[in-house]
Amino acid sequence: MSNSMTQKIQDQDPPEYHLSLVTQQIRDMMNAALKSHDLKLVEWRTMQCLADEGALSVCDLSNRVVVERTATGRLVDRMVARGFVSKEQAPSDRRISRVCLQDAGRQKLDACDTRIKEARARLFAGLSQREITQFLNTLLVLQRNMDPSGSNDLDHLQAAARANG
Amino acid sequence: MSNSMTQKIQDQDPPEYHLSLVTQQIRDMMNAALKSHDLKLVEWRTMQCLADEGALSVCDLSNRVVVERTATGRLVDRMVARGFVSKEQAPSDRRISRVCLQDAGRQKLDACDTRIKEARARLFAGLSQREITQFLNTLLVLQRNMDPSGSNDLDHLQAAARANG
DNA sequence: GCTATATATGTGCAATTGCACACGTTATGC
DNA sequence: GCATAACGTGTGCAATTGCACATATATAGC
Repeated sequence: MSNSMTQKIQDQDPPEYHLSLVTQQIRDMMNAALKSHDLKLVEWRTMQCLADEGALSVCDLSNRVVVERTATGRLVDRMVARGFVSKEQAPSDRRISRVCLQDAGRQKLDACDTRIKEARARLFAGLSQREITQFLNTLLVLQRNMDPSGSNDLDHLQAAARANG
Repeated sequence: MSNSMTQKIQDQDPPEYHLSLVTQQIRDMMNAALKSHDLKLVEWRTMQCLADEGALSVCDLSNRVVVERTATGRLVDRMVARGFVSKEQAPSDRRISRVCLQDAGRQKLDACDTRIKEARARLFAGLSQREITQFLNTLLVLQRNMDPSGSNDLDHLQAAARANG
């Protein structure tokens, strides 16, 4: 992806397609914003996760970043090679390798911060808090609707939606 | 992706991340719905495009389906191999190869139709037309905000948003 | 008409992904 | 305590992707 193709949305396109398109475009935009830092969005998100929550197992990371486990594992390895994170065996459970953000990674994050924030600000410009909340609530409904097991762990999202409103 | 990982959304996650997550989950769901038909979402979407709009060039298809051109080209080749579509040189412009939906492809689409519609209905269950319109309008704003060249071809999306409301 | 440029597509190659499987580690039931 | 299952991770492999480049065709400027 990552090109500025002129998307022509058609009226008959179903809503979920609009969603998918816009998401793709956001990803492209973010990737473009990060390109000068030689980072991809998943890499940035992974490190941001670690910055927010401290060391995590590969498995937890994969859940948080929404990437397959094996892919996450290899992603982490690549970032270890670049010195952004480290992997160390957890003392409590020897299966788990805790992924820890390193100083180099922290610096990378700091370097990207302005750019990401700018991009985000531009993206949501002109939308009121109320509209954003409404938007998140709708996303929440969609997520709920996809959940086969009824009422799940979605309280987080709901709380997030509320917090943003 | 395509697994039912328990995503734990955190309050501090920025809105665009929720968007990305839900989109990913929708994609997973749709892919799961199509799996028994041995189709992927992009393949389905590509054929649906052809069904809606008739024969298209690979280039147009790539714009409509939101996939890189080379990827689209090879995707089409695979579907030609499976007999779902055909490629024929356009008489007007010998560079262009028009991609045409074949009967086998049409049958595939028909076979998938119920499942897709069910999935879509479930996805948007409980949302009023007004809410969906609101949602599409917000998506439109996001798309506008990303557009560097000011007011562009987005009239389509706007019309779509209106039509859906 | 001829050259320069843009367009539509194909191809080679490296990178990434997902899946199936394997391994070591921990938890559970008895 | 031991067998068995569940878990976290790594690895091999096929499939897919994106990019850089190549080719053929069309269009524009002169």
